[in-house]
Amino acid sequence: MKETNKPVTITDIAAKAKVSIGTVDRVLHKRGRVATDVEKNILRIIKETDYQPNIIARALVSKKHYTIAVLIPDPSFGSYWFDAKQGIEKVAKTLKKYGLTVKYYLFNPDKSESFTEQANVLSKNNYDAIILTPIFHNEVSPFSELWKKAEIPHVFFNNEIPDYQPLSYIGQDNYQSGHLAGKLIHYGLTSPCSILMVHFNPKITNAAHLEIKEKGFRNYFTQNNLQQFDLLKLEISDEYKPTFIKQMDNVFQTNPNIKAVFVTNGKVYNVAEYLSQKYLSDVKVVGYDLLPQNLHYLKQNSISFLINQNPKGQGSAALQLLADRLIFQKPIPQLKYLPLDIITKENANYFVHSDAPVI
Amino acid sequence: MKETNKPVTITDIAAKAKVSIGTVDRVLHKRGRVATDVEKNILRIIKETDYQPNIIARALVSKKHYTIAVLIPDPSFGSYWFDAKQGIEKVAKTLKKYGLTVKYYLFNPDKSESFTEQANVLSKNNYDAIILTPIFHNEVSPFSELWKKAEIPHVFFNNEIPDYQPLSYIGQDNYQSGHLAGKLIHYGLTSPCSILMVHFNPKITNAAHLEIKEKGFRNYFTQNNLQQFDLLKLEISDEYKPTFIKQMDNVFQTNPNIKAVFVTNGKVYNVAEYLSQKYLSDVKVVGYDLLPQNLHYLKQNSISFLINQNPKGQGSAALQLLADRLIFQKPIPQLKYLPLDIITKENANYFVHSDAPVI
DNA sequence: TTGGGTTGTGTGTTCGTTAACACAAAAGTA
DNA sequence: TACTTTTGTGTTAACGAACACACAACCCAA
Repeated sequence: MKETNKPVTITDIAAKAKVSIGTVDRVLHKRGRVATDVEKNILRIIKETDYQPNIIARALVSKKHYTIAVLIPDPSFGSYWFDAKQGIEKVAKTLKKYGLTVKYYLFNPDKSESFTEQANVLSKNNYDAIILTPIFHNEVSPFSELWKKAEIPHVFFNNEIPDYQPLSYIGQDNYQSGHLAGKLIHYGLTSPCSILMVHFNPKITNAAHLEIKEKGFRNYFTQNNLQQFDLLKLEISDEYKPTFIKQMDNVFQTNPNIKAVFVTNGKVYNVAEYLSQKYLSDVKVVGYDLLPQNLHYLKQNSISFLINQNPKGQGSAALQLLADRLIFQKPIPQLKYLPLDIITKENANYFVHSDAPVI
Repeated sequence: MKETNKPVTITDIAAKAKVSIGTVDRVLHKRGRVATDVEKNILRIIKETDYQPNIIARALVSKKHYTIAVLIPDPSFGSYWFDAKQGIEKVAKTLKKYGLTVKYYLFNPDKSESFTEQANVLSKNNYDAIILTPIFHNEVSPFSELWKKAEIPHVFFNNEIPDYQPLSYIGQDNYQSGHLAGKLIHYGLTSPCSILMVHFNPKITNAAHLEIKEKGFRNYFTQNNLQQFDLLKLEISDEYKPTFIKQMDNVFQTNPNIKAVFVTNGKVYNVAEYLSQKYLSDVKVVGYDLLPQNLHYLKQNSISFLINQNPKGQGSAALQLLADRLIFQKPIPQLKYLPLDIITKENANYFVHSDAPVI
């Protein structure tokens, strides 16, 4: 075996097959006009030599210009979406050289009509691919069908919809993240007590993923035979403070033995604020997302742990995935679960300022 | 302002300056042979148009071949080093297209002479850059000086040496990781008790980083006024099992109230094994690294948390950094701390199989 | 003032791939 | 048989940057 590290080029193959590079190129791109026996021979040589097209040369010559549509909530509706967009933008910047541009369609995450409106506008143009956060499950379905018929690859990120089959889903395993929250709370408790689960706005945005987290959380306790802990559940449909405080007061009065709270989304700072105002500092709190308000309470030890849903990393990964498919013609996984990062006061810094993982 | 998204090329500049591309090229590469007034004019146009060389075209034509030497422990001495090498190899593979090759110099991490020997061989060849794990502080120093004089950029990874100034250090903040370990142990304890810190092999390999972790750990307790916990320290210089068991028996007999153990490196599986054999299942254990043995005890709940030093990520980051400098001529940070990943039974999967962050 | 050197400039080739084009030979149609 | 069309193949100009080379125009010394 020769130790020639030089990669095989299209010219090498042409020489081996005793044809011109034009013929090899026609075979590579299935453009026809090649005699069957010649084609077979070329394909054999390609396989034998393990020819890998030089993506650099390809990118240089390619006039092909991919445009990808991104349908996500407007970043002004929260730093979570801001981070997600940032992750996408970062990857987009490096991919511009390969002739890829990104167009954003931003909707109001509180209004399903806003989503539908933007999705409609988007669908009028002809994009090479689509990235979206399908937070409104019912509204997504017709568009997903539409795009499937038009053969436009689309990937979901951040929200998984069980029955739909996009090209790929990038996000976290919600069940497992609930399970993890169970562990983090259980580890900090010794004596039997009550544990409160809080869902914020389970009605407005689609609550499916909150329930999946709840299931994972509950199963942690049942699977580990931890009957000594009493699991309570509270749904906060109204973020209006007095209403919220009243609901919390109510729960804590009827259940004075609550020693931990699990909030199933990023609104955990509300609970932290409530507890610190009521001087309930021995109640452990676990929730989601590195929002500035959450980080504030994390630093004050009012929140014990946050599970990072890593919006920036999700954004990066989603775009990177599509680029791999469109530009580099790589096969891409149908499902990509990002790691469940555990954040506490002592390691938060590295996640807030560090760059998101880019694969 | 025109909406011409087309990037400026060397030809555009040549046209604007009414010279040929050859002249522009000579200006860009400071190869002289250009009239001063013409040069000035070209430089002005370059600035005005914000010309950015097309790295794709550059990579295609460039016969420049960078060779980077990697001086790390032999992967056969533990999966930690295996992962580190894997991370480097992974990035190396994608950078091969840009004309970058990597040569490995593997040494025995238990023998400083082995390091010196390999470093000597390495220094005979002329590399464009060097990546190394400086586990033997004293032995590194003369080489570092040598390379500095020869102007060979070199980066340290995994082990930080306080007084030396390599081009860059990639790794973790050991102090903070000790601090984090303190939090993870403290969070799981309620009543006053003793906590044992265990250093493995503090003599053979350089112990500086173990001590820094210890300091961070201790300071967690002092800074948070946790005098109710008694910190004990044990140094295991011999991994020979009977000796180790004897030492552990001794400590646990004289201190029956030990409820947690912090192991400052990846050898934590020894402690987990000991404790599960002695049925001391209520003792919390925190240590480092996702070694197969450690993961085994993590799944069995014998280890509560592992802090992931992410050797694969460190390897990737180190090579990526040098490539950014050599190939893409980007400025690179002098210090790159990787995040402190907290791993527990419930999120371990995502770290074991997932790819390391590549920036 | 002829030869040798330096300075300043432009041209041409190269990298690997793509795709338009040219052009035979074969096949189909009247 | 005399055409048109199809099929199969090779050639070549991009893409943007790098660099070797060609070659004037000038300077200086013998």
